[in-house]
Amino acid sequence: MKQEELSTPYCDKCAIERGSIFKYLSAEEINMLNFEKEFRQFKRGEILYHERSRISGFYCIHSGIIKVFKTGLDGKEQIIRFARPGDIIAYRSILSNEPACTSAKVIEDCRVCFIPSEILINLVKSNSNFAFELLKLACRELGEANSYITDIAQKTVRERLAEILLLLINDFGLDFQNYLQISLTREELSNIVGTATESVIRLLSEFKADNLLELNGRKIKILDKKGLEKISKVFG
Amino acid sequence: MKQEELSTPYCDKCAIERGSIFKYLSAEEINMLNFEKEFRQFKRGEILYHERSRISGFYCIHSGIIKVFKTGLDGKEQIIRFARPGDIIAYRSILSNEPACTSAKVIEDCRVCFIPSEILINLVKSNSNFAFELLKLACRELGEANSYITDIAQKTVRERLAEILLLLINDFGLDFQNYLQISLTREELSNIVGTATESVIRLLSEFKADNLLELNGRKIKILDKKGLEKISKVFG
DNA sequence: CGGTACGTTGAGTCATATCAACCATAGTGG
DNA sequence: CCACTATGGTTGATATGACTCAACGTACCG
Repeated sequence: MKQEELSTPYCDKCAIERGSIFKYLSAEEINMLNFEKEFRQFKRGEILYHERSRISGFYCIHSGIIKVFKTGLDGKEQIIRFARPGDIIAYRSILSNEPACTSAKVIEDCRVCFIPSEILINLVKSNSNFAFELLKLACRELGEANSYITDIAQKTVRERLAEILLLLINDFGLDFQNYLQISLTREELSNIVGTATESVIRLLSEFKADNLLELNGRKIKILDKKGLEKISKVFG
Repeated sequence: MKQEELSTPYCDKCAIERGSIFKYLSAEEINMLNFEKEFRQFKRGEILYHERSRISGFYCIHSGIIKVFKTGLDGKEQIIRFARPGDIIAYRSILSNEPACTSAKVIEDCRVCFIPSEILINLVKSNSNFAFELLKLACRELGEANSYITDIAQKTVRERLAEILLLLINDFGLDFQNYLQISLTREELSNIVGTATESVIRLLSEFKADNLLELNGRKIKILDKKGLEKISKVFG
């Protein structure tokens, strides 16, 4: 790990490199952010914030992976989305002025910047380009949520698992050996798909038997992406 | 029906009476809206816009009810939400600059104002209070979508049907005889819950047998709201 | 070395989907 | 005016996907 990565990152660099939501801020605003923000580090398993709690700021992910989830009735998690470097989380609750409707937990050790609520509100009110970008972001997420609702309501677990694998490939990529670049427990996978852990295990075994993928513990090697697309029916 | 309701409604009146998204616009902006908008009427069954199409403006509902839905693989609709007087639809696609991710169809005859895309974009960029309101709206919808994802993934059809009935009661109310103030076909109900039409029919019969409600065709009379809450597990 | 968390497999059950038949209603056209 | 058709609603029989429960294996960790 490079030395510079261990110190507090500069927002301007972050914004440019990652094309984050901050890319339309003025130099002055970036400086203000740099001054106001607080750098924090979290290890796998740590919680950034809890459902139902009032949040005093939002997080911009600098490195690592975070899962954003809701807790169902019997305590089962439903993973809503993942946050990667460049993403922001918890902005929804701040803007709608509601308690958090999700919890956020670290999947891969991460370094984040915490930015107080007022800063966000002020930026939205003073910089219309920033507000517009945020609006676009929220609208894109809303579109994804709508698709997801339809999928869960209409597709089989088998189809959904294939689709989620494709989504993960798309979001996190494959390494040079075609291994999926995110490592999830079977339970976490089941909490994205919205099914029982055992079902995911069985279906993964089936996919393996059908030569769609290989399994080495949590590492998943993708052998036949087209096959997964066919199962998931993404291209109708 | 009163005479005034048949002519083009004035946005200022509309904004004040309904507390719509336009409530923070200046008099000047309201006038501009009044000038630029186009008044349209639709009858039950008519389509306002189709999934995948590019939209040239958004709609503000003046009267009537519209269902917003996605079409699944085998053509089955998934109803995402309903739009009532004061609500706006299609703003999502305009802001995220994507083709429509849903279709909109009339449930109850309606009168709407059509407002061109540029107007929305300009307002967002020029009026930060308006942008903030829109942002809040999108964030609230996003929160609802997240809840819905968790429900569909984790609750049984029975629980979901009870929950949807409560939601409809909440959104559309009951008349003086406790009849639900929105009339949906069994198929439409099933397209909200995300299940087969026959399942909805069977479950409604069960609810009737359990004295939770009465059925007269499409009219649903609510007898035991608490009972529905218990089934839906809304209060844990 | 025992404990804890995760992964796997099997067997049984149940909720829900599917398929099929039938009825009611209303609108249509000859 | 009546047969015709379409649409929506209902019920029954049957099939099955997915969940649950239970047992056991595996790996890592203090």
